[in-house]
Amino acid sequence: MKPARKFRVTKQREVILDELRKVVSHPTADEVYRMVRKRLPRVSLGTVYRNLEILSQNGLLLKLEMAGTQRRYDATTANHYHVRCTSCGRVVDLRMDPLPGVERRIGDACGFTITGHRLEFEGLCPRCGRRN
Amino acid sequence: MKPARKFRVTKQREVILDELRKVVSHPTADEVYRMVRKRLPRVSLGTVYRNLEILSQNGLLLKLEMAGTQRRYDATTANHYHVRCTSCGRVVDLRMDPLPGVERRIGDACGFTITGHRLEFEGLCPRCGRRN
DNA sequence: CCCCTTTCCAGTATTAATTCCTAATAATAC
DNA sequence: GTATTATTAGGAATTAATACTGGAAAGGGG
Repeated sequence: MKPARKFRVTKQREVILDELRKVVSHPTADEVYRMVRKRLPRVSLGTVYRNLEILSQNGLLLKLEMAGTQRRYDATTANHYHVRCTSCGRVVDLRMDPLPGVERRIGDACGFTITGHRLEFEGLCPRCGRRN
Repeated sequence: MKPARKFRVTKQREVILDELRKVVSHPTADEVYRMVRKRLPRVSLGTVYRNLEILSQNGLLLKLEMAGTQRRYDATTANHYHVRCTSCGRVVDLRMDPLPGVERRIGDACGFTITGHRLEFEGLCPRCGRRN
C-alpha cells in the first residue's frame, strides 16, 4: 500500500477522472485519451498514462491488468472480479463476493506473502454469442 | 477448442518442447529462446514465438497470460492456478483444486458463455520476503 | 503582487514485447 | 528421388507503455 502522497488537482486530472466515472465500461488508456481530448484537445497520451497511474496509486481508480490484453481502467475502486468477451474485448464487472480467506490459505500453503489476487473469466458476451 | 490440425515435426519444435519440459519454472519466450539457442544456435526469436503459439494451440503446452507482465509458458497442460512474485517475477504452480462449478454459476448470472477462467495470486516469494 | 520552488504538461523519443514479411530451406507426400 | 508446401532465419514493423526535455502553471511566504 503506497501512502497517498499529496498531489495537485489539475484540469487534466479532473477531466480524466470525470470521464472515467461517466462510463460503465472499462476503457483502455487510449480510449480515455480519446474521451478526454474532446474536452482538452491538447492533452498528450503521455499525460493520460501518467495521470491514470497517479490516480490509481492514490486509490481514485483501479488499474486493471487483464491477462494478455492491454490495461484497462475502472472508476470502481473496490476490488472485484471481471469477465472479458474474447470476441469484442469488452470487460464487465461481476457481482460476486471476493473469495473468502483464500489469500491466507494460499499463503500458508506455498510460503508466499500474498498481497492480492485476481479472478477473471473469459467468454462470449450475449451480443457476440448471438451472432454465431 | 481449436481442432489439432496436423503440423510438421521440426527440430526446432522438438527442442522447444523438450527444453520446456526440462524445467519446473515458467519461462518467458525470451528465456525459452536462450535455452533453445544452446542446442540450435541459429534459431530466431520469431520461430520460438510462432512455435510456442502453435504448440499451445495444439495442447502441448500452456500459454500463461499473466496480468501486466510478459507471457510465460508451461509444459504442464492441465489448467491450474499460479502465484507470481512481484519482486523477482517468478511464477509458481499452486496445488489447489479448480473452483468447482464457478464458470457455470458466473455464466448464468451475467449472460456470458464462459469459456475459461484464471485465478492468480501475487505477493512476495519466501526468498524475496526474507530480504526485506 | 512578486519571487522562488515544486510539480506538471505537451511533444517527442525510446524501450520492450510481440508479430509480420520474404526469400531460402527442410519435412512430408508422391 | 522429386515435387509440394509448410517452416525457417533474419530483420523490419507494430503496439503499448515509459522516459526525457524545456516550458508553463500552481502553491506559499513575504
